Amino acid sequence: MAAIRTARERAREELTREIKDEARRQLGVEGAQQLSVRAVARELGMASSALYRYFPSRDDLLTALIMDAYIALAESATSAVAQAQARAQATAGGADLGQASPGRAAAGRAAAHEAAGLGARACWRAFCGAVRDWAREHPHEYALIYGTPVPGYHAPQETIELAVRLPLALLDVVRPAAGRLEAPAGRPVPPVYSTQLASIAAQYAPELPQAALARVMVAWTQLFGMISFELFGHLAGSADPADEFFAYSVEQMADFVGLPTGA
Amino acid sequence: MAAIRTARERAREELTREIKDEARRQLGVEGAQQLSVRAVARELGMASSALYRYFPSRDDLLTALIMDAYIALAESATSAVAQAQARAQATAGGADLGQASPGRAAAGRAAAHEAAGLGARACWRAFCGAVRDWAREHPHEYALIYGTPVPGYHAPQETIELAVRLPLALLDVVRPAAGRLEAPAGRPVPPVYSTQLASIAAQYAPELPQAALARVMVAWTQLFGMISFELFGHLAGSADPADEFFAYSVEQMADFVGLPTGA
DNA sequence: ACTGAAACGAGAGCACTGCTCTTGACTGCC
DNA sequence: GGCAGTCAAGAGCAGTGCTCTCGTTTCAGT
Repeated sequence: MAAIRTARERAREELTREIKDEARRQLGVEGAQQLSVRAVARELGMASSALYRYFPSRDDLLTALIMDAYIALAESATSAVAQAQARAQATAGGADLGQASPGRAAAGRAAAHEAAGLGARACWRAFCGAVRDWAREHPHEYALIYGTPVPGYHAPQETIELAVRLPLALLDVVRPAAGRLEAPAGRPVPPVYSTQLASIAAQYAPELPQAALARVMVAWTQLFGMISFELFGHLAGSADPADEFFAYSVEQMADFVGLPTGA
Repeated sequence: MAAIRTARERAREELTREIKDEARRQLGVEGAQQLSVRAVARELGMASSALYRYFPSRDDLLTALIMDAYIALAESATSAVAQAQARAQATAGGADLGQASPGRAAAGRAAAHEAAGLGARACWRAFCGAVRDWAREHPHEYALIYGTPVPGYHAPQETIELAVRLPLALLDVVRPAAGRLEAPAGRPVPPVYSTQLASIAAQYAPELPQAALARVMVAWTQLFGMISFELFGHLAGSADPADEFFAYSVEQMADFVGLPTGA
């Protein structure tokens, strides 16, 4: 689409991408704090002032990287879930969808709906594992979106719309199993939190009991506490090679949420 | 102690403290990224070069603030636990320790031992609440120790010795209830994680079953996932006033660990 | 009490940063 | 073909972390 453009527009788009690529490269080497507009321009063989025609400020460049990171992480997680979903369907016999289509995210969400929770636990594992893997492969980009926010930086609306994709993908994993959650009733939810949960449920998961949603919230925050601790070095003295700690905790949280223990 | 010192030593100590105070003030205003050696020196009416006689580099100044933050947070949590412990003992009748001694941390740890888990759940609440309160009162200092690590900064040994104080305080809360944990057996712990847990247990909590320790690890990471999400704005669309979400989740994790539901 | 050494504060200076403004060259539409 | 809009480049500003030097002050050993 839009292949008919002026040479100037195409050049601008390409250069914008090159700037982001180079900035992402520098980000991976030294972190966000050391990302320098001048260094990016230098590496690209252009004057630093020219770069300001593409990104009005350093923060805008960072914002672009943040948005890309949100997209990449959500894409990684949803495609991992889709793969797990396809595998589960294949082994379950109803293999109308070959496992050779791992790609698209939207397909994964649709498939999760259709199969009505077949292999929800496998999808849960895939989701959590994919988030952790992406975080370990792109630690600085993870830090950009889930670490300390840059000072004085207020996320624009577009950013938080991208940020919400990942929790929605997690809800997509849990929703199909909504009818078969094996969790104890639990304690009554206090009023304010109850209305907050009701608002979420109304928008995104009407069939999910409120207590289950509250448990997903706990698991959701636990996942990122765990990953952040691993990446930021807070597991040094305890669970330093964190693979088994992570896998075991993911399983514990699946139990906690009440996901059926089947394959 | 050590009141007999030269005037130079006393001046150095005092100026060191003033530098840290001013740096902490600037940290609270704009965050670690904006902390400037020159600005600190300017505010103190001295040349920036003079400040380098007290802290060899900006990172060393940050390290000092990090260590102070670890100490302050652990102090805050342990004293809150001690207060809760005292209250529980007072209401239980065995009021040999008046509730008017909230101060010292060591006293709190000792008291937690003696009472053999009386009101462990109240202590759990106090611990989690104190950590959250401190984080909300000192967001930038919290970000300093639990947010994105500064690039190229490798924590010196002294720092991680301070960092371990807080999880040990949490173990002090759980340990007295070790015999009365009401949690299901759970799944078998994989080998590597098992040895990691055994190493922790051997050092700090021999009487705690391994499964219980694994559950504490989950709760421990969940707590910081929750606090980081709140402070860093990731609860914006969901549980934005996070008070009830936090309190409810803390209670859920107490259930998860198996703490008795008594007062 | 005197002296040499260590510590100290101040200032200049280096290399770097984000960002702005001006200048001149180029592109693409009318 | 002209002309408005876009572009890259350079100079420059105010700020940064940090180093070096230069006098001064303070402490400790004799």
